[in-house]
Amino acid sequence: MASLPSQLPPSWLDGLNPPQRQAVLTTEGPVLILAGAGTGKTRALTARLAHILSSRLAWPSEVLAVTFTNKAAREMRHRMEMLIGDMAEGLPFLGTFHAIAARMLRKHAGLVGLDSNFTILDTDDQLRLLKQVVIEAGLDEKRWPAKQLAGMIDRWKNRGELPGDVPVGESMSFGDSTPGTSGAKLYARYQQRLAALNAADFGDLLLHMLTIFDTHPDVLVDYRKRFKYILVDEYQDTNIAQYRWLTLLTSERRNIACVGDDDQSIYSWRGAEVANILKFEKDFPGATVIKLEQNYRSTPHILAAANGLIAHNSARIGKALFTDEPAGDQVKVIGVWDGPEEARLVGDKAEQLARDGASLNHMAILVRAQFQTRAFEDRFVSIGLPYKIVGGFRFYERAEIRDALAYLRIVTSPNDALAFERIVNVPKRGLGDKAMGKLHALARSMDRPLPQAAAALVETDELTPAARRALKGFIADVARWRDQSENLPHSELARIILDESGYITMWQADKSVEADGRVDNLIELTRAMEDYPSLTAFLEHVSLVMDNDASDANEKITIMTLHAAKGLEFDHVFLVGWEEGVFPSQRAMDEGGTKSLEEERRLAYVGITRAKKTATITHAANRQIYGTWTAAIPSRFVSELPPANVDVSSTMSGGPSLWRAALQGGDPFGDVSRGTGRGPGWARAAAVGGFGGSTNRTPAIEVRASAVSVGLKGRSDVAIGSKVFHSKFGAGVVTAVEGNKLEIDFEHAGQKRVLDSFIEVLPG
DNA sequence: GTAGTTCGGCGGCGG
DNA sequence: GCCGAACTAC
Repeated sequence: MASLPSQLPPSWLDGLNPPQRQAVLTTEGPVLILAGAGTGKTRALTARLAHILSSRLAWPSEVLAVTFTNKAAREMRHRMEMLIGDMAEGLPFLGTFHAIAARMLRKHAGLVGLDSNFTILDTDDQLRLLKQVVIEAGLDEKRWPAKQLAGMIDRWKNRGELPGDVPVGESMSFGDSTPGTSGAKLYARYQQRLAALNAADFGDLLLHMLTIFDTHPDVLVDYRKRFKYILVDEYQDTNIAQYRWLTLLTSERRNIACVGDDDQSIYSWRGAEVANILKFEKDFPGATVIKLEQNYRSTPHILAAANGLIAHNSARIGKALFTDEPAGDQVKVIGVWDGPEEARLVGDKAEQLARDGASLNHMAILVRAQFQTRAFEDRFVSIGLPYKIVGGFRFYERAEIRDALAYLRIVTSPNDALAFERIVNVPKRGLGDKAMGKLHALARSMDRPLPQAAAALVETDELTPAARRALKGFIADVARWRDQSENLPHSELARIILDESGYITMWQADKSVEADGRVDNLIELTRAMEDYPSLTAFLEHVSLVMDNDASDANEKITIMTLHAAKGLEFDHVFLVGWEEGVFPSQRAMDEGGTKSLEEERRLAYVGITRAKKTATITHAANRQIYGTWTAAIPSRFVSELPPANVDVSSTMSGGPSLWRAALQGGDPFGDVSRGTGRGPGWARAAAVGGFGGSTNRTPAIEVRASAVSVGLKGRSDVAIGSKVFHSKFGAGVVTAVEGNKLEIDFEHAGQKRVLDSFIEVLPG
């Protein structure tokens, strides 16, 4: 262990302000650290851990440090290594709630009827299973969608409720009057199926541990003894199950430190209970409450705007961010005509900032909902502004990755029915509904997992000769791979499987737009496996921990949702779509009254506090929603910003500021006009006109591949018959020209529509 | 088994 | 108005 000079003040206290120091040094008893946005929370947290370990208050294995995301866990581990080096290497209980609970559950799986090598199902598996359960119960899958049931079960699990604990009213809201179709009954049935499959879903990881703690106090006591210090990040995001898990693990010493910010609680729809943080002092009487309010991120104007906005919420503990930095710019609020103009404006401003030396990497556009990204995507493609969209599919949720993992799973766990089912006919082996139906029937009558039934089925003549041969071949392949797995490096084994199964060939032969990317992903998958000591280690990692931080050397502006932006910061932030109905979202307002409105406001607060140097809020007078043009009025949040900290303007091409711009001889699309640009009047007037919306959107995937590298607009060197080259699709011939959009018949990729800026004209 | 067609739904997303 | 899922027709 590293030797530390015990006389000098330890280095991890360097540069901490007094409350931060207090957060580090108050190691004993319950502590609530209210850490506002940008107040150096992670720094204080890691210093606290370093302090506990270096002062020998506890061994690394006696500290429980929980985060929500892998990213946060990684970040904390990384910073710990910076601070105290080797000592951080231990810390076996630093991780996400789910990763830690899964580790514990593997140890005690037998106590809830699971084997220690149980499979962790993701949402996709979960849904397929639930669908089977719904159909099995004789319910119409249309009227009672598995998705809805999944949502209900998640909610129950988030609250720590077993099938027997579910409130009757909620249970009855699903299913018809037939016995056994209620929500609780189906939940119970689903749990049975999971047990039979030796599987757990994400919610089970926590829930099973709660069951074990309740039924086997000795197990709980062991953990309680072990964990001398508990640290919880993002406490405002904890749900009831997590809360119970934490309080159970907290020993009489009550050394639990929870860090969070009630003003940044934006995940109630995912089961988070703000109440957990609000009632901390009640749960842990005598708790020390420390507020981190000095902000090291944003300018005073930005902070004042954020403070002023969040002050409109009533359900909060209350704190106010401050900074010693110079004033900076006011928050800009700009009214525009419609969505496309909003995109144009943001694109122009971003280009302007870039010309003035700002990096695109430090700019972000934050939207309320994913559908808003499209307008920006369209605009940025046409002006050649490199961008990236964060969110959407994660690496391990992609179909090809899940298929590949299913192949690996069936090799490591011979009885994994879900994995078997997923890939038995991918690529197509001629095992369609008929063959699968027989297989399922046999599995049911034998009361055996699907793969075992398959082995039995090929010995009979139930199947058509072709299907029988195919299934036999598949079973033999799996058996062979399983043999090979003994003495081959697992990444090599994976390559062999993907090759011999015909899976990779299937995608190589596929001419669709995404196929190339899928092949790349599969190659990346096998490469990533090399970083893990064993196949099982890799699979555990993948089910719980894997995400894709596909970092790219090229400079890009980021487009993402407000939710995704939490915890991040950017020099220049564009907060777009601040209109009633969009933000705050109509749905939020419809369903939850004040409570959801306050959550929307917290979301706005999160958005503003992402900005370091400038924050620009925009709102459009007209918005196309589900294809229809709708007049929109500025968000109430706009008027809740303190006037002294905002600079309101409008680029109106219609409405009061148009004449203002005209009078001043200004450019209506520039930033010359000053006016309120608010209120329903001009918005409604504006709504009458309505431009046509954007049409012929280029598929996102093309855009992402090429927007970075290639040149800009309008060209006259292409015509029908031109031979062209596209960085993604290769060579092709132009078959139609429509404005800047080309229809091209690619040699390998087939017919595609692409923007002319993404192709090179080939000679000849 | 695949291509073409119709139908419903449409927030935020971690593990 | 668009997308994905489910269904129908070859």
